[in-house]
Amino acid sequence: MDDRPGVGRPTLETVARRARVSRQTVSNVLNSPHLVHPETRSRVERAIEVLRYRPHQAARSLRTHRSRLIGVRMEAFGDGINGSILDRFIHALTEVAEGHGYRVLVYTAADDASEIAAYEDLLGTHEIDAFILTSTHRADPRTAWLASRNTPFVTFGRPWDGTEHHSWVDVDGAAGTREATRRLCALGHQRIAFLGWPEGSGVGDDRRAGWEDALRGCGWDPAALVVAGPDGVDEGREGAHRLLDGAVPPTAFVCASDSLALGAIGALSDLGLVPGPDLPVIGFDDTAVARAIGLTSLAQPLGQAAQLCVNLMAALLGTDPDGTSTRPAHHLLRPELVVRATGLGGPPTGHPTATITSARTPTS
Amino acid sequence: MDDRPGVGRPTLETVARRARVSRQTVSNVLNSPHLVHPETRSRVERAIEVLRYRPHQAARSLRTHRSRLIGVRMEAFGDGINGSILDRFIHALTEVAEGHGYRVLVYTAADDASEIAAYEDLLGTHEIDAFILTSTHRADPRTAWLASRNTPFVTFGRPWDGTEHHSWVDVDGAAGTREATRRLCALGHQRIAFLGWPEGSGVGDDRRAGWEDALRGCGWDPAALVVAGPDGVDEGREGAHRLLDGAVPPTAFVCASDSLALGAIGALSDLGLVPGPDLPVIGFDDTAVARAIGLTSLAQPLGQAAQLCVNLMAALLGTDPDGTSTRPAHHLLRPELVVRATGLGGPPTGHPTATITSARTPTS
DNA sequence: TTGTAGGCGTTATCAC
DNA sequence: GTGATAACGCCTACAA
Repeated sequence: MDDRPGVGRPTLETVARRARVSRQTVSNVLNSPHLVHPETRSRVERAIEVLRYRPHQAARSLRTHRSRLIGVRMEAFGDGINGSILDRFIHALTEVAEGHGYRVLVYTAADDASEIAAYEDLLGTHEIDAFILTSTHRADPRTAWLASRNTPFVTFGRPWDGTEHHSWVDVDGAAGTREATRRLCALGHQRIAFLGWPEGSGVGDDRRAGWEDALRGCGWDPAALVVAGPDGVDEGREGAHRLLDGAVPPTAFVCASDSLALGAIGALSDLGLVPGPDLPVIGFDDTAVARAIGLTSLAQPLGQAAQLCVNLMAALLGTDPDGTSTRPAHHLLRPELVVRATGLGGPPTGHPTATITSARTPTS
Repeated sequence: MDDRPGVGRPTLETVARRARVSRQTVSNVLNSPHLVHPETRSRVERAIEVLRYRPHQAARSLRTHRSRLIGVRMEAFGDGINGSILDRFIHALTEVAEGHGYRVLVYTAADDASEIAAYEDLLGTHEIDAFILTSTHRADPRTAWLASRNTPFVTFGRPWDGTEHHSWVDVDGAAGTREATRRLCALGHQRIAFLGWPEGSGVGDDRRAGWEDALRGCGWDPAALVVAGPDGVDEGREGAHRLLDGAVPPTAFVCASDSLALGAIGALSDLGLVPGPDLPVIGFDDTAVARAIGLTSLAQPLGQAAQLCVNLMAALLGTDPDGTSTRPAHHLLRPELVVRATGLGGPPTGHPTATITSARTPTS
């Protein structure tokens, strides 16, 4: 006569019997509580509690075509310096998503094409509800593909082609480098160099634009000082050397990444120079390396970005799937300047080529 | 008369009609190909191809109680220096798992208790097939919990209590520090210090044991030189200072982490010293920071570890769920010494307290 | 407000 | 070797 407690996993049926109601009522308690009489509801809720019942997502999914799963790509990082910031983003995203009742499914992909193949598989087999894309770039085929399938998605990174029409969150790189450069100007620096990436990279151009802006605002000509190369410590070192060997060596460096900044510090060290108030070096992304070596850097508000991404995604998923869905929305966040030993801690001391040392890395 | 191509997602039924067989036969082609006549099979396979059919995991899961999902915890990293190594592991794991037809679901948890709560939820709602645990430690309640529920799992990190009986993969930290210390001995170093963590941390004790071993093997007494504190750059700096201020300052540092090593380098720098062949500093984990600043370090073979974890997991899942399951197995991998500028590049040059410089970080 | 009927896509069991 | 039937757990009508 009893409902055989403990045999197998509890189902709606088990709960219903225990609470002396029908399956449907239990379902309503879960999905539309307002339809259920308070007294009945609390009786059902107690039964759920006692039986430790949890709705079976597969069964739910079969019926509703919703998995409560969101997909995020795990990227293979280059030198490991900048790679970690995406991991921090995914961590934050996972945490925030859990608060909204979503789980995060990660996958890998070597390029856009294989990422699209992953979408196809994930959508077909697991019925992923939405994707969060990272590392958007020019001529990005992913957004168009997803849009054509009516798959909800949000990008962390704006659509660099301008024509796209979807929800996104991004960090205003230009605002960051602009602020850093302005502050350097205010401290009396005149020859402020920029170490960046080749033109055309969206993120790189953006970060460079901020520096250029600020420098023009101070009345200086930025053209002569910029050096661009791919990302990496060696590239930064080489670029900085080129500038330092020029006729008018810079008195400060603003860099598009911590890797480049680290390279610049290496170049200075090669010349017996040490970064600091007289010779500031500013990186971007506030990576572990920056924290470790005391590099002033621009930090992306990753937690906030993750939060906003999930909010936008939830908005997308909240509306009826066909018909008028929510308007796409964006958020552009300001990076935060984290001041450390390598610069902006105070005004220059007055003797820019200070402290000649023998601090070069020993090479036996 | 036609099977209305393109209407909704293709199902077994769609494929069956197209191949002029029953649903069941299609299912057999997918799950037990050997039961199906080759000719029929290829006909079905073509239909699958043409229709771009993919089995619906939710429906499958409902029937089989298998989700083809494995759970991994995304950890919040401390100083961000060592945190990234777990992310590299998860990346590798995701990639390897995909090769086995599994997807990785990530989740967060603040402590063991909330991680166990996550297990409960994940098992109940998504019917996760297995978990890969990281950061095992003494008195770890997670393994017992999972074992008591008969949930398959593999740990990356050995069971430090010794009594556990499950599959695991780990990196032989002691072997790493032993090798590094031996090589320092061979180069003529006598006073080799160890910067580690407080006793009782499993991983820390292991790494320390290797150093102790090797030092005894060289005929030196390790006791006087060890310094232990929590992990972090500042702790390493302070610890190194204590040693360097002692009666007999060390001529080499072996460290339990790159953070500690970085601290040691800072301490040396405070004294106008620079690490190198005469004054080696060796870190652990080969993090991005190590690569960036040229720190010699011991690298964990994370890709291999991930591969083995998935293999062990697949073995667990391959057996019949009840009855005699596969025996637990382990793998202990050797870390690799990555030699860079801070040491082991060659023999000491003979003047151990070389290159006094003014290389301290400027403090305006 | 509560209960009943049907089906989502798949696989296991059993005939044929 | 192949095909019919039932069931997995849930949700969405609809009826009471």
